[in-house]
Amino acid sequence: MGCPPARFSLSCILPFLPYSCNPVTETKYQPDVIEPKWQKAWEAAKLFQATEDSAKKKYYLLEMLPYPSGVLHMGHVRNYSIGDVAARYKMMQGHSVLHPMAWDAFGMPAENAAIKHGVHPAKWTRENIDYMRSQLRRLGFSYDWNREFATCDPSYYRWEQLIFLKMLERKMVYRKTSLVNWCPSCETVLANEQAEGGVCWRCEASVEMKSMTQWYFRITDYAEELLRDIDLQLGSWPERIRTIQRGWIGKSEGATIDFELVGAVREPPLQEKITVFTTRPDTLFGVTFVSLASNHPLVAKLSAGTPEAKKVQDFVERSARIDHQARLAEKYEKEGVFVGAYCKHPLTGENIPIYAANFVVMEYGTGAVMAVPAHDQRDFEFAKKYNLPIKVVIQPGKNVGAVREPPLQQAYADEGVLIDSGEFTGLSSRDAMAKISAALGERGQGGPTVTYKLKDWCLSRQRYWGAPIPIVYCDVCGPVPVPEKDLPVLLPEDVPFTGTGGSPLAKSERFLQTSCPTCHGKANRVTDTMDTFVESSWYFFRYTSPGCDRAAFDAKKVAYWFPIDLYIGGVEHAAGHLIYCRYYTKVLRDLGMLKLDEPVVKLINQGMVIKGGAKMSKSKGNVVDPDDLMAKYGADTMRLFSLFAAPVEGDLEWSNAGIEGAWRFLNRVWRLVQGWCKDVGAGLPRPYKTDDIIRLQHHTIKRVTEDLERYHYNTAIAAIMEYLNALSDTDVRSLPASALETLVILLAPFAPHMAEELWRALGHQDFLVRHPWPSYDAAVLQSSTLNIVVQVNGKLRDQVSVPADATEDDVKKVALASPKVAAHVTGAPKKVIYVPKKLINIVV
RNA sequence: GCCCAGGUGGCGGAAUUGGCAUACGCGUAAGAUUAAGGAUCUUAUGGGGAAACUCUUGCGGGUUCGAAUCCCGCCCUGGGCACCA
Repeated sequence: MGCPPARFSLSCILPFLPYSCNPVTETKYQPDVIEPKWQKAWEAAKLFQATEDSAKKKYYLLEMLPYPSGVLHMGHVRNYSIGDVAARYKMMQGHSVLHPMAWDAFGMPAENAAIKHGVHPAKWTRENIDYMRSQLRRLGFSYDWNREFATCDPSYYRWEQLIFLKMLERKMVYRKTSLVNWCPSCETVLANEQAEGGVCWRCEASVEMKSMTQWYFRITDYAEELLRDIDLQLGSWPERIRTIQRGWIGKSEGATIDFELVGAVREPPLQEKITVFTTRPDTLFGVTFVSLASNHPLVAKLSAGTPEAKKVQDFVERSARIDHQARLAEKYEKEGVFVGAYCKHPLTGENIPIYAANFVVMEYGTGAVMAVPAHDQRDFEFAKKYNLPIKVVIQPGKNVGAVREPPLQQAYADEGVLIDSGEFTGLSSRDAMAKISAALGERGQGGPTVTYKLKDWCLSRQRYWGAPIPIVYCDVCGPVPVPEKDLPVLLPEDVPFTGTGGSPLAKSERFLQTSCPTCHGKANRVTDTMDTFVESSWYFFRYTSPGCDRAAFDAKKVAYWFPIDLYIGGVEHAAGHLIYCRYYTKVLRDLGMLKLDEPVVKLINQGMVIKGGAKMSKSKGNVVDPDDLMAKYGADTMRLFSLFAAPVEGDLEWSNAGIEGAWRFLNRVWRLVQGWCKDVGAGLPRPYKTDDIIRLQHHTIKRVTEDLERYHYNTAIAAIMEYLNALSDTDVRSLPASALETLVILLAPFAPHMAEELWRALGHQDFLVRHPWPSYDAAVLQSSTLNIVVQVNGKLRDQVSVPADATEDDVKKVALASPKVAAHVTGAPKKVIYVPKKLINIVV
């Protein structure tokens, strides 16, 4: 490997010294030799087995569990490298650390593989898990593998089925009919991603919407608490995620208002009313029509038998088609049709025409809107198109009676002062909202209301590879829960995978046919399985007691380990998994299974790994294979680069040159430490001159520790690099052992295999995760002289060295004495600003 | 359209509180070493200028002794939501 790295070493002038004559014996850095060796040693010593030790502080470090897609990608390597730094750092700080890993093993790709390649989903999944586990092991992550499980294990999903049944008892789960994507040619339900562009992924037939009975979690009951706790308990989550979740829950306050139908036009008279939701009850007197979603149940009822019936039906059908075909691609024009009926204004009693309109969605609010064209842009456009009246009821500012300019160019949507609004005229919008809502409440015509965008969570999936929903349908008794003693409802293995003709489970007679637990008559099992987000909503509780066979988890162990101190995963789960797991925690709390409001204290979203500016993907052909990198550089280099090249939360641009840099750095560390060891072994005289080195050593400990605390892993590594550069610039022989030990210890969370190997080379026997994290001595950091920056009028002119105890006047004298400064100071300074120990600014 | 995050050398990025802009790494150039290549080591490396100096953190203003950092306006990029009543 050539000369030892001491750049100003005496060896230059004393070439007879043994270490410069004998370079061939220097050992080479061979990650393929040392990495497997230490992985085995760590395992044999059970280093990463988590224990509930009341004498220690606990630390629960969680990374999002992977879907076993086949092979690890660089995103996994990055995610888990970040986690491993935190885990090893906390172990070195003496915490009892829980750092587990499992497999999110149910899901559609396994089933797709079965349909396409004829391999059973279970086999496909197990083989993928085996391979990916071997990759994780080769990367040397500090997982407690004793706690590993796959969510497709019956010993896992049986508890999920039990939790479902308990939720059912508490009415936290219910059944309702709703629309799913249906391929008429394959005769099967499609997931949204299988129905992109309104076309079936397999046969390209046009997708239809079909009504099916499905199961729902009543997550909307928790909307308010989920929203509230974002502010109360998730202070350490990224603002970005908190914003997304607030928007997803989508709370909006307003009023519901009832519009009675005018019955005279219909025979027999309809008793129903239309309920609308509005955030602007203050504009109630400006209502000139009411708009219903085209699929609102009243649309068909009201138009039936009227001259408009045919037109309405055409419109409804047209809207339905547009609806499920990529409606977000183009903004389509507002359209609608008179349904042939009227309702009554709740306060004025006026007749109000009812329209079906394509811009009203059934899924939000009540699916019906009171239209105020003067004060809502959408209603305005609609009114213009169909020549409907526009009635101004809000004036900007406080001057009631200000001139209105009748041909409005657009709606005035801001708040203001009410006009032409009966007894409410003259009130501000704010006051009117409260008073009008209250008045409606008193009259039994609605009242103040809060709505949420968050919808109940449909958990039914018409798929095979998932946890069966533990329900039996009996012709006599209806849906009946499977008794607890009969759990788990096992997923049968011998089913056909054709991708057509409905769910494979429905074709398994043995699975399908059963008897009713209540009446013992013939019954059929539910052939739907649960959404895989259900598994990932509670897996982190199972880690605390993965073998527990009496319950989903051991409440005592949950109490010890929870909450999760740090959770690391991608931002793509902001609105899905990260809301569901919060919801599930609250549900389990309310079921009395644990005492916890929120599962995760601190969340970090690592950025994506990109190449050429785009996310790595097979279709783009820009993927980097971790196996290739492993063979070429080993685990430590991969880990180091993925931590160094970008801040944790930023995207990481992949760079082949960059990983070479990480490799070079580790080789330099290796050569320095091995060279030093050999030097010491040779028993050479050791002319210590250590003041600067010791100070730098403590300074580096400080920097690395502080950067680890705030998860700035890239700058922590930069600090170690600077430290190495300084050590390399010093005569090897003058380096005290502690200087090299510090280097190795600080490197341990980032490049654990090399650190372990060098730690032994330095003569130690303990494992580094059991070695205490070093502390620094603030007194050592003090230097006897200080460097003071000298500015003139805010511009840097010189730096001066002063004794550490120099006063402001001392510094001023020294600064003014500098020729570089004097050149810019003509007369007496106007003003001098002194920042102690840092800077002096002379204003002239 | 609304709401978040961001914009710093040739590139990835650094700069805990307003106090030396460009740490660290990559790349590049020259040199040492080598039979040669690779590896390694040394030196240089934001722009302009011979130099003194000067300009420079998306753009334009402002506050301040002093601004990448704070304030106002604008441009661009990424993300979220989106006829949400």
